Amino acid sequence: MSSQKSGTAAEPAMERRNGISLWRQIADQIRLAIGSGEFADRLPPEVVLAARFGVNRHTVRSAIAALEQEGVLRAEQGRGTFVKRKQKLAYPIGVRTRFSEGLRGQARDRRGVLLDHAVEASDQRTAEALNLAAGSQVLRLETVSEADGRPVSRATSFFDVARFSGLENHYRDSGSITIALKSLGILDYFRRMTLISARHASASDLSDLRLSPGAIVLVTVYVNVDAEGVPIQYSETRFAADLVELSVN
Amino acid sequence: MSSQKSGTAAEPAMERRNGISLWRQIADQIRLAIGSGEFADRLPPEVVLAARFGVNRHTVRSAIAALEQEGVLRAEQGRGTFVKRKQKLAYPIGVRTRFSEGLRGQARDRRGVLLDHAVEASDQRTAEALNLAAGSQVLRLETVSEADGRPVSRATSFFDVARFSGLENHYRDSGSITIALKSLGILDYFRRMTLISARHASASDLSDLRLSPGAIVLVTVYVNVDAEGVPIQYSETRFAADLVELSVN
DNA sequence: CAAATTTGTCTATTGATATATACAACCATA
DNA sequence: TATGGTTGTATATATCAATAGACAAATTTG
Repeated sequence: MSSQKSGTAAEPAMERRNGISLWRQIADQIRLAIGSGEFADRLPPEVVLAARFGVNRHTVRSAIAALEQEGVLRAEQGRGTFVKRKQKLAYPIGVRTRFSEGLRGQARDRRGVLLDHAVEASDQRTAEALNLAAGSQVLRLETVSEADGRPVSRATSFFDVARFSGLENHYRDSGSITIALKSLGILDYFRRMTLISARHASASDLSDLRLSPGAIVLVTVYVNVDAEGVPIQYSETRFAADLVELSVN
Repeated sequence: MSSQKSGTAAEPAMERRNGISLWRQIADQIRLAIGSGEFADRLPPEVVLAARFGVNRHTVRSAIAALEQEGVLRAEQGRGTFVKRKQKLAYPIGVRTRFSEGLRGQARDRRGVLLDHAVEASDQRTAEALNLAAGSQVLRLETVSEADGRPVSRATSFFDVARFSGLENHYRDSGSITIALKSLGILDYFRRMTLISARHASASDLSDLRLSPGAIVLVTVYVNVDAEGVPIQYSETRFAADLVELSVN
């Protein structure tokens, strides 16, 4: 997509005094360029990047330092700066969306970790989504899903506690919602609805997903239903946007 | 979703020295709070917000100034600060995704504006997506879609010029891809695939979508096919993420 | 009208960002 | 081993971001 740079001319032109520091804007640009295949395995020299973005070399260095911290780049004195991690994961969303299945072939290890759980009174939206009486008791799970040891998404999920009591233990053991539900008699389930939005990551998501401050998350809010069409799960999942893209087929 | 603040304690705690200025982080928080229904029609006084976010009143004022610029807030001396625009538009994505249909009932006027068009050699990805020989001539349309006069999305679309020569004129006249395609004999079409990601808006998208610097865009890359399943359109659309959420059913 | 509440403006100070310039350290290779 | 290319470090300066305190201007309320 998008137009190519012409000659030695500068990039889209970084914006100044708009609340985002230049080094962060440049870090985002570099991350983007890596994702799109340009900068396949190593970066151009710092002076070249500085010219391209129209900024001082030190500013580029700040950007590179941030991406090093983030685990995207590795700078070696005298040699150059190299790309450690490159491609985004494609996470398919559809009627039969499942985390582990979705990333099959893109990552070897795929598992979920239970951070926290609680039984509590549902708020209005949750009760509506699960088709329960307002204020009914629901089980809330706070989870992180990892691919090859790297956290890719952070979810908050609600279940009818009357039907799914003890789900948290099955999830903790298996690291999979699909398997945990199977243990409680749900052999199959389907996604009814997904809302997708994007925002800056909250402080807690930053730490759970090990992101650099200012990172973006893709947010999916969805309802899963059983074979009879009865809602069983209402969730919000935050994906690290620099690591994942969603695909709808 | 998510936990509530307790008493007078400060918010998620703004992060410092991470490339995002405090006033911008706070502006994002306020925008979020408006979207989630808190701050329904007016903001708490600046001193209260300053205490809540744990910053100086002037910093809050910078955030409010940015949101005023953006058209979200309106501050009135002596009275308070009021919300001008609140709800997000829900943009449905599915087999029969169409811009105007999707926003029916959410906005009165919905139309597309042609910014630019060109006939050029396709790059590899475009040729593959449209199932053309590499380097074939394609028609590129640069468009902005508006709802009630406000730009909500910015698209770059490619068509096989051999089949859709003159499409740009039909689009300019009608403001609709669906109608333009109909004029050229495509009575119906379907979406085959959609990829969704998120990133910071580019400088040009910022201006086309009238966004504040640092804003986020939701990006959809997709292929539309005709009734026989032949690809006809390959596009990338950038949605203003503070205005739109995508829904998948 | 007076008081309280709220946004708007001003001045001063501190720390983070960004620029400019110079040079050191390290690496590849001719 | 000498040279050129590259990252790392240092110093100085200017601008932006954030804090602090005080007061003006407009509006609402008693």
